[in-house]
Amino acid sequence: MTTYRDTSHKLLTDYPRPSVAVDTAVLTVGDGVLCVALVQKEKSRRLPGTFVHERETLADAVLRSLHDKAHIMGLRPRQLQVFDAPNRDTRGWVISVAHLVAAPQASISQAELTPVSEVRDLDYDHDLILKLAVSTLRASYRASADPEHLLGPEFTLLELLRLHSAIAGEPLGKDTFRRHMLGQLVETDAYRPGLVGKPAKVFRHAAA
Amino acid sequence: MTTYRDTSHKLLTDYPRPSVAVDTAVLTVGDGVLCVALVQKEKSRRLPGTFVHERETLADAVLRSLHDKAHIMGLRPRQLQVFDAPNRDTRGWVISVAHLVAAPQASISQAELTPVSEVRDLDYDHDLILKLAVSTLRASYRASADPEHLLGPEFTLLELLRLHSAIAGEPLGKDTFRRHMLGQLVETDAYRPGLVGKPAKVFRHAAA
DNA sequence: ACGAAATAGCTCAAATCTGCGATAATTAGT
DNA sequence: ACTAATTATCGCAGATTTGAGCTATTTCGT
Repeated sequence: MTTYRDTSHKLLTDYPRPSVAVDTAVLTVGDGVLCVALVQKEKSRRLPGTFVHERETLADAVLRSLHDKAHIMGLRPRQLQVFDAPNRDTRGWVISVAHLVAAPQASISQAELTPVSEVRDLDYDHDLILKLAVSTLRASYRASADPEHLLGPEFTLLELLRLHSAIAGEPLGKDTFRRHMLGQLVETDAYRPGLVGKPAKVFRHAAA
Repeated sequence: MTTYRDTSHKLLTDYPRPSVAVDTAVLTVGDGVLCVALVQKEKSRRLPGTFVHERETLADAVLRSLHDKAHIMGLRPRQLQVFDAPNRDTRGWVISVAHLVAAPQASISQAELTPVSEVRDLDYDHDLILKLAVSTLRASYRASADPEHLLGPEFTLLELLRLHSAIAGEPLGKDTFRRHMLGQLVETDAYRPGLVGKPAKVFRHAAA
């Protein structure tokens, strides 16, 4: 395999190229509110991020940075947008591919979580990334019952309603929500008792 | 301004970095169908693309490549997704930021247009990029009257209906469409005559 | 047994949406 | 004037959605 050279006999690596970073908004629902995982760096706060390693995919870079910086493992990153302002980083020419990761709270319990409504003044363009991530997640949840599988394979309608309310950031009507969701779900044989009252039916996602 | 070095005293450019390309699906409506601009390279066809120049934004790279490769000027690129498979390009480690540009046919008349339903076997992952661009444009047009301003500032309802039908790739009901659109439009004082029959009212977008 | 709380879901009235037939107005051609 | 074509839109019936009141069932505690 001969290394490719162009018509000027130059390698691709002979040309100027930006450093490519990934920055990730890790969103979860905790205590009924939508939260984001942040990392501290000196006196400031930011989203977890890293530079892409040689021949590494962006998703692998995201997962590596979450593991290294926020003790988070095993998630499914979703690309949002490339932030490419040439002066966005004082260290040099850096572009960043913003990602969204949504995770159940239990799987990111070691991370520092902040309700998204309370986040202020993040580094770089991370405020923008967070805003984009939140609106993307909200759109996802408007379109589908639990696209990011935050609730696991089985769940009650109340759990699903609470999840959706937290993500939407507002209360949702119980019966209207139920009617919307039923078409996407199937009942299992199981019931899940609460503290008091009738046990709730357990559902799972209908086959695609 | 001292050049930044990290804790190992290395410059950012001392680390391996991918070449960053842009590839663009330029979509337009011509003769009632949704078309894409393609470029020929030897015996194959692809979307117009280029490598990002030093300290250049992605959007500027898109516009430069459209001007140089397809004689297209003055448009508004929209990011779709980064294609980052490490082996996607035989020449080396190249990631590509896929873009969508939607343009009136008149502004890209020098480009080679192909109806999107007839496109087959593009280079690299360009089939995927085109598919993503088409679905993105369709979603945009489902949500708004003319988000990409393909019709210019003023238009008749029939022009708008034809545009939407072409983008959707299917006929749309005339009166239902009208009722949906009216909330987003205001009438001008003008009328636009056809070949025969009553002149049509001319509309513009309602203020945001 | 009774009361309270939680789940499930039915019913209803009102609002909204959809597809389409019908009508009125406007233009060009004969 | 008449015919044909185009635009604009109203009204209608039927379908669908929405918000909420109400009832039945199930569980726990007294």
